[in-house]
Amino acid sequence: MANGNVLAPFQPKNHDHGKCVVDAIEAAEARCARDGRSFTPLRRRVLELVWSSHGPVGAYDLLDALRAERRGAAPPTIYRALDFLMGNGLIHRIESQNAYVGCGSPDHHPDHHHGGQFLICRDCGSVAELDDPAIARTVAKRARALGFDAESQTIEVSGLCPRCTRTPEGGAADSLERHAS
Amino acid sequence: MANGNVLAPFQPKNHDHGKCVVDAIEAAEARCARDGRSFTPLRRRVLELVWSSHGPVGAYDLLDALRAERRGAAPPTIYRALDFLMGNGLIHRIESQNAYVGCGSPDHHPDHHHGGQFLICRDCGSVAELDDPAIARTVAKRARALGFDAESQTIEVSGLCPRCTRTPEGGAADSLERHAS
DNA sequence: TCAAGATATGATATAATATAACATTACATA
DNA sequence: TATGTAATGTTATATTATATCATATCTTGA
Repeated sequence: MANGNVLAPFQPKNHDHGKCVVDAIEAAEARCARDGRSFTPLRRRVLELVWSSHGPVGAYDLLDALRAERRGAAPPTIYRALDFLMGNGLIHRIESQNAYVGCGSPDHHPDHHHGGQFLICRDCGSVAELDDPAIARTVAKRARALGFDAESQTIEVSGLCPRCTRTPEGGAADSLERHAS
Repeated sequence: MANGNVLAPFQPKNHDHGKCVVDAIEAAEARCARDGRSFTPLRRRVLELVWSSHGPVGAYDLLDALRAERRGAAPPTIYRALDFLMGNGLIHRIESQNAYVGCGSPDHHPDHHHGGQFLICRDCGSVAELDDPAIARTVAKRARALGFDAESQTIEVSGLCPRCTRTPEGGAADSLERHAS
């Protein structure tokens, strides 16, 4: 395997996003069943909301959405669900944005929550998750050379995704479609 | 050059931290002079406060410290100074902690604010800044393989620094010295 | 010197993100 | 059913960051 795996590459503009959501929920369900964690309706719904796009979503955006259907939802409602989902490797937190994104590979690192590797488009906001062993190895090796015992790595790369790279001086047309799912 | 440079490795417990601060201030002064930016007393003082330890410091901790000497200091006072210092490569923001740390190599990347590579000790809080081209290259290469144009990389590694690695089951004695400068 | 613009700081208010603390409900199971 | 644990509800507050407008200071050219 020369190249690392791409777990959730950038999606074409008009892919079937409903399928992304359904797949993610099914994987979460299976995983929680396997691990004996209870995937409650609330947690399921929050995961669906996180997956409402391929970009990071803020906790209070989720809260607003949730409030439309569940009166009395409050910040702890969301943060507890997010904690559960993060703790079970179903979502990641994007530190550079204080926002959350669905995990593209919930089954890949069974219980080894090593952070993640993210490519974040500064134009459309979409995120691709890498899980590249070469990167992780290089980082761990350099750390070890300093006597540092690396336990978890957070890597967030900002730039332009393939779609946005191709419209350098194109008008605003494309940016009107930002965060399209 | 087989290994990347270590720009600000972990410091021994009782190094002369005053010198770290003085050196950082002098470098900042020189750099601002060179670039025609005004290194005002406020900005200088905030930089000193950021350098008060080798660990990340929160904006409101800085504000509290500043208030002891400058009545009327308010959040914008600190955030403007932090913005200036970040914009001139004199400090970095640690995204995973919403906190700020002095840049160990202000002259290394003249105007190329590419984020940074940080090893953050989860026990004592100290931070070492790397600037390892091998890591940056590996990341950029993997991104490019996906058609992603990487513009800036944020890498934050959590773990145990050399000093803290050596006291695995040692009593609480050591942790009483956390964040010692 | 002073008028005009640019830069920096002061001051007040508020937005955005996150947690503490305690009450209640639901659920398992002894 | 009593009991304990997990999950959620509810209220309050902590933490981090920005918007906005006013004032001061600094430069530079007329």
